[in-house]
Amino acid sequence: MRADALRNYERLVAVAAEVVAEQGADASMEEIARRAGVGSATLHRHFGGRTAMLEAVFETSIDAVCKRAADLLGHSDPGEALRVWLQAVIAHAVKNRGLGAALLLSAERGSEFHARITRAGRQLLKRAQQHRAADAGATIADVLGLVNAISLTAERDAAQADRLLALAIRGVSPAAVS
Amino acid sequence: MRADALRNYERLVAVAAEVVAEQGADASMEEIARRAGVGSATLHRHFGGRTAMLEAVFETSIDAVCKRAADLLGHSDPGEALRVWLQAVIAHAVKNRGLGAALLLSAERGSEFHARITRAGRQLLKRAQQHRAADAGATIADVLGLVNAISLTAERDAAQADRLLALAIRGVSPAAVS
DNA sequence: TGCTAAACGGGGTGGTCCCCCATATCGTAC
DNA sequence: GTACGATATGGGGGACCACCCCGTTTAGCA
Repeated sequence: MRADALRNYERLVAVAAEVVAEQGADASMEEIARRAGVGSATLHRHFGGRTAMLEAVFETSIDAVCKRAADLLGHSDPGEALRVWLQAVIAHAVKNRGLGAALLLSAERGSEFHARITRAGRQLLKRAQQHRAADAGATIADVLGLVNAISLTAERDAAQADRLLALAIRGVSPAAVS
Repeated sequence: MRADALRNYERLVAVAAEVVAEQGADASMEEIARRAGVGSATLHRHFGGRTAMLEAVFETSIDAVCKRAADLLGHSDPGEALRVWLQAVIAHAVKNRGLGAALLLSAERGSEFHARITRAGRQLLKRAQQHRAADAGATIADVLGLVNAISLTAERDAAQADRLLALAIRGVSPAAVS
């Protein structure tokens, strides 16, 4: 990769992160290019599409979330570990708007992106289930689907996102209540 | 309202319902006008924007959902009644794609649309809570927020939508488990 | 039947995404 | 230090979009 191309690539990722955080995953590609001071063709050449651009933007977020999952495997309370991790995923999605959409797009296109988070969360869920600290019938796909749904609709409102996650974790109408 | 205007209005609502069910809430307005055999200006004059168009399209769905809530207030098991109603809301959103987005837009713009569903569900939730058949801390806004989040992300996959709702109802990690 | 208020839709504006290709720049081999 | 081929660039274009102006047509009434 030529030096000028690398400079532009890095600049584009930084600007894209900024604009996406402001406007969400459907931010205008033209504006990202404009703000970065390059032609829109350059942006499209570097990423080839919105999905790939979002993946580049959220690469480091994903790394952080996966690492967090690995760390939490050492936590003494498996149920708490799962809960904390799901909160972290939501917190990331709120801080950097667009992560939820990026994951959804990635899942649809079979990109590696979604698979990494799934692998990271699966062990956390399994451990919680073995300690009877999570619903035995839940799959990691569904748990992340739920978390992702919350991220998407509440990504502009951290307090709401937290409330919805808490509600989904303890259950709207858990069997224990009746 | 002139007879020709009324004819076009009704035709537009019907065509819009069809196209939105096919393509989702962000379907092309131009295509709806094209399929209805009118100019796009006519469509915009009748509705004044996508949100209003979606509200017109889902008016009858909302009526049905609200009526269902009223009927279920007579159900002997309040927890079951709430569960069945939430399933019905999801089922509607899956059958007519776009309902979730319409509700979200409506809520953001303070339209009456969202308020009606909220009123309908509030009593159902309250009754379930009084019978200890629903989480005491849950608000109807949050419950519907969760249901809406599920509708939005899983509106193309009825089975997934059902699984996510079931999981949210019984809880990923209910207190009873540990 | 004639008239007026209402509805209509072609076409314009300004925006989007994405791509082609002539031009400019980089990095190297001499 | 220079010349040159490989690579990156971005203006401009195509196809689409939402939304609106305004000249034309039509409905419904007197």
